[in-house]
Amino acid sequence: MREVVRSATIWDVARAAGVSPATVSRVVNGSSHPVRAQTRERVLRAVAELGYYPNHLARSLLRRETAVVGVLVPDVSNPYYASLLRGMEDVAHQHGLAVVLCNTDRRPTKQRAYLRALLERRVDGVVVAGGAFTRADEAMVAGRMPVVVVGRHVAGVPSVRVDNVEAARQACRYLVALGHRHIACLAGPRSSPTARDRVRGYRAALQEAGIVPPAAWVVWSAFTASGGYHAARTVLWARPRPTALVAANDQMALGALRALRELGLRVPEDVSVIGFDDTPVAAYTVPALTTVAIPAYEMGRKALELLLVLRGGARPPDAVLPTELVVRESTGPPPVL
Amino acid sequence: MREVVRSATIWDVARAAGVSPATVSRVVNGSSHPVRAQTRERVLRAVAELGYYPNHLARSLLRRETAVVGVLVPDVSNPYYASLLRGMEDVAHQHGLAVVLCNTDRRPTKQRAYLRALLERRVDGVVVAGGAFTRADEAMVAGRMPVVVVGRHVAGVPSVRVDNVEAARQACRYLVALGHRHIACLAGPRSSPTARDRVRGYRAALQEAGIVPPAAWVVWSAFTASGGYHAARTVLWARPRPTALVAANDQMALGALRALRELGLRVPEDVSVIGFDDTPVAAYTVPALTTVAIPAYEMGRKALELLLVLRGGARPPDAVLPTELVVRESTGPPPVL
DNA sequence: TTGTATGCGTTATCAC
DNA sequence: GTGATAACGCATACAA
Repeated sequence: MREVVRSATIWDVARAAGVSPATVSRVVNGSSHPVRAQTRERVLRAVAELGYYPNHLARSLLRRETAVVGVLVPDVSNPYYASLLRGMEDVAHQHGLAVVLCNTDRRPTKQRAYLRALLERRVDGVVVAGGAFTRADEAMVAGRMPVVVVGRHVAGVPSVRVDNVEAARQACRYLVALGHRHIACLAGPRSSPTARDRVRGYRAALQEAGIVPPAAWVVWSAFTASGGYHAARTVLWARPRPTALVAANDQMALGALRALRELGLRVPEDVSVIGFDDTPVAAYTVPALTTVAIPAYEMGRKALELLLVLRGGARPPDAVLPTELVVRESTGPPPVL
Repeated sequence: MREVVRSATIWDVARAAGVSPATVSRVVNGSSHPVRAQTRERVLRAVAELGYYPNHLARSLLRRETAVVGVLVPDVSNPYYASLLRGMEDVAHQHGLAVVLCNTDRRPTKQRAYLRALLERRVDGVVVAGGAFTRADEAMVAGRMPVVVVGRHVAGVPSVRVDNVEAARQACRYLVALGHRHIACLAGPRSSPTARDRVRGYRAALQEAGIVPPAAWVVWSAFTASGGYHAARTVLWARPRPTALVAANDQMALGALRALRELGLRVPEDVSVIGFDDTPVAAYTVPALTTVAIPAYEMGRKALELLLVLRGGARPPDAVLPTELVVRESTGPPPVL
């Protein structure tokens, strides 16, 4: 392996081409400033010979913008956040922005450390997805860098989100329409605003239908397959046994499916199951999962677009994206008694 | 929203504290250079008052290192790469490094554009996972920044990988031991070295067992559930029909499971299925998936550790991590005729 | 123990 | 058309 060498600077190129650094800069950046064709030629040749490529750091320092954006997510391993991230990165790449990834694990201290680091690196903006964005966090970055929040509403901060209350309500209404009266909710973690909103929608729909859900019908748990598995096993003890389970995301629904199978209950004949997110696997579970599609990829794109607007100086309106109930095989009428 | 203001510089702090910028620098960086306690106090107070935080760009420019690493993956949405990324980011974060995410979509031009951008940003190193790392790519970065390759071997470049040939061979041996003779392979994309290695291992195992697989038993397809679904539907036309399917990853296996179900074939009674990766969902499919576990998270960690060693000037040995066959419910003896 | 001066690699603003 | 010069914000060698 060759030694790492000091790379060529604009000065080296200038010397090699027999021109000034200013001229090199103009050529390299395709500036509108006029440069004689012959001179341009010489510069380009020198660039090629020396393998010169500009130092973006120096440029950033001067221009006071880095073309970097930070993205805070609880965990990339979660398919929902992976899609979100993919959407953001696609837009960022189109605009020549680099994306730095930060996994917060929903830990406030970790999140704060990341925000601080991003501040020091003078990133052009931050997207905060999942987890909390507290007053303290906001105070820390206020006026220093643009912020877009994804998945929840924070006063004074542009956001991209879906109406989780309404989405959950529609899912439950669908179950009610199928004839279900005993509907349980496998909620996500209590600390998640998204999880709380979905529970709220669930409660609203049941209330509309004149159903008063006993406390045991709502089980808070982690946003994972294992979380859903355990929550399902817990909630299925309730009597009368629920005939439908609304899980707070697809992975939890997946866990629930397994729990039901182990208990010898058929889906959807004995128990219906609905998930959230419409993760790629949802179409491939057995039975295929009925789920509320959340447009994660699109939300990611939108979040970055808002950030670009914000960077441009304008204050964009919040974006509320539509959700859609995708009916597959895991839901049906309740069993007749 | 407040106006974005020019942030305080080391000069502002110096003025406010009535000292020189050098002194501020020493205090802020916890330099070993002696500073009188009282002076330090004044500086710290000024820092707090002005909300000063150092400009990492300026420091990077001076020190010629950015504490940034780039990561090239085909697609974060793929759970395997998401885990890998998570492993890398965890180690990076521990060492104060920022991770820049790049999705290449396995497109050579896109990959090259990213490498160029990372070069311009003077990142301290790059991890290339998935996709090709060609001679041209190598020439481009050689001696300019450290590179670690994940998942394949490139002469002269440190790498982290598993023995895919051996892993596939063991999976097939297991099927042979169960009594299978008609084993088909749902291969990944032909362009993927990983996919090719797995096919090689498959062929080796069959050869050992004295089986000569007809060409129709290997179907190349995308690394997705949909890819596996279509590949399975194709391969199940073969007569005699295969009694076992080895998929190149879990998502393809998931697709295969669905195809089998649609055809009315039971798993594992009629057809056995094996996946690769041991993605979180593998334990939750129905039936639960037998799969070859690839330690993605650990590979990610290891890759970043190698990069750190490389950055330190040493040339680390390649890391070959172990795989493990995880037997669940999707495999069993072939049906008796 | 503190301060001054220099340079990291660019680009924008002037002058020529 | 082209070049000299001055920042951008910081850390360090050297001077005091």
